[in-house]
Amino acid sequence: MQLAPRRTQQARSAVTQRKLLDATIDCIIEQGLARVTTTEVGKRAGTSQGAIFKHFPTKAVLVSAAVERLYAQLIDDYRDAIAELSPDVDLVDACIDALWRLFQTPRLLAVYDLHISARTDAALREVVGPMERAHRAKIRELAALIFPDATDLPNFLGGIEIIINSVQGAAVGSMALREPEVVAEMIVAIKIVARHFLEKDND
Amino acid sequence: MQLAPRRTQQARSAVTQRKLLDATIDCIIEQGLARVTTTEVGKRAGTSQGAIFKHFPTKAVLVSAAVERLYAQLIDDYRDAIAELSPDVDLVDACIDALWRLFQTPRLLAVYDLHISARTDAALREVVGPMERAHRAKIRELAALIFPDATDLPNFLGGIEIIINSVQGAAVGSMALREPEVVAEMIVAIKIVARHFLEKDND
DNA sequence: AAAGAAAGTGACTAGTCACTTTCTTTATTT
DNA sequence: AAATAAAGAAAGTGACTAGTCACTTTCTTT
Repeated sequence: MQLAPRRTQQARSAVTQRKLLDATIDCIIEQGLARVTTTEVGKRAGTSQGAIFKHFPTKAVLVSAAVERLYAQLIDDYRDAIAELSPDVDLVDACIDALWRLFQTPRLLAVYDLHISARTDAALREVVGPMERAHRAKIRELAALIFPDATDLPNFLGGIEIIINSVQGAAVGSMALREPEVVAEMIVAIKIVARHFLEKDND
Repeated sequence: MQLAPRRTQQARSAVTQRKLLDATIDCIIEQGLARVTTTEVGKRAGTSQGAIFKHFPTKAVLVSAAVERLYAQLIDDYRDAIAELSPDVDLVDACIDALWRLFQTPRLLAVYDLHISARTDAALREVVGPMERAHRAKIRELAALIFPDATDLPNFLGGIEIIINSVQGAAVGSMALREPEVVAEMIVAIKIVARHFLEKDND
């Protein structure tokens, strides 16, 4: 009934691969890395399960490729988050709020899953390690870009690390236990800390 | 060859159950929750695989019980860590160092695994949630005990949360990516933050 | 247009897993 | 000491999973 779209093999292949990677990412986000199956990926991608192995020799390779794509998408998330920073509100407040929102997005929740799995999976660690290094570097770079005057303050880097890691730690903790009031208290305190390490005229 | 120890059924049962729980905890620590199998638990416990189901109706119940035991052991770890705090060194320094050491122990690394799994596993969340609530309460309680003068300082609770979560976040991050120098910088900064929120005579 | 290459399908395989059933050993009760 | 009950071992069972394979469909080359 539908006329054939007539694509090149290369395009056909690329589309399928992208569908498979997106399906894999969806699986990781929705069910966690441990419960990703080739059956489910094939179903979500709208291909046969066997087709996966035409493009990826093993499930591990598929997952690795999906992880790389996931990290690439994160960078886009940051660009969007920064674009939304309005210049007329308090910059520290806005950044911390944005950071907390960001670190709770499904994509980053999935990344924590990767970290945990990497602990007991050397092959995955080989993939996630470099990705994560670039990811952290990107965040630090953005911080330096947003707060250029602060970069030569003492403990600038240490301060950035506290902010990132406390938000990350809280996000991980919130998976099993929701305590919004406690998190809110922490956010208030983080803003104080941020002013301390990021603004020249701190208390 | 060996003379029968002649235990009561109750004692026999209790010993086996403890062996099964310890074996399960070992599995979680060494391989991660996702790769815990009844086969492996039986092997490590020195029982048959089928024997597990004499004591625990399902694998999920076994894991739940193991999780409760794991959290109980954590409390002991804290008691030990506090006992090691010598009174003649700087208290803030010692506490932060102890906290970082503690949050990298295999037992706590396993707990992060539980958090992550709880995200996509409602049944596990039911178990981990209350355990984690008690666990966090215990840490806060200890903080108040060690720094009694600080409890009525503004943002005491928020400050505690930053310290705990930044250490937790760094521990999770370190699973995929080891950056000891960066962590060291963060520890320095955390100590500054801690003095800010925990000591009356801060800058 | 014919021939070949690449992409995709769906059935199959070997292995693993949680859980069950059957049988044996060990403890308790009378 | 005999009878009964609980604990454990060992052998299953059926569901599921990663990867393979023979075959069809779609594109490319000649």
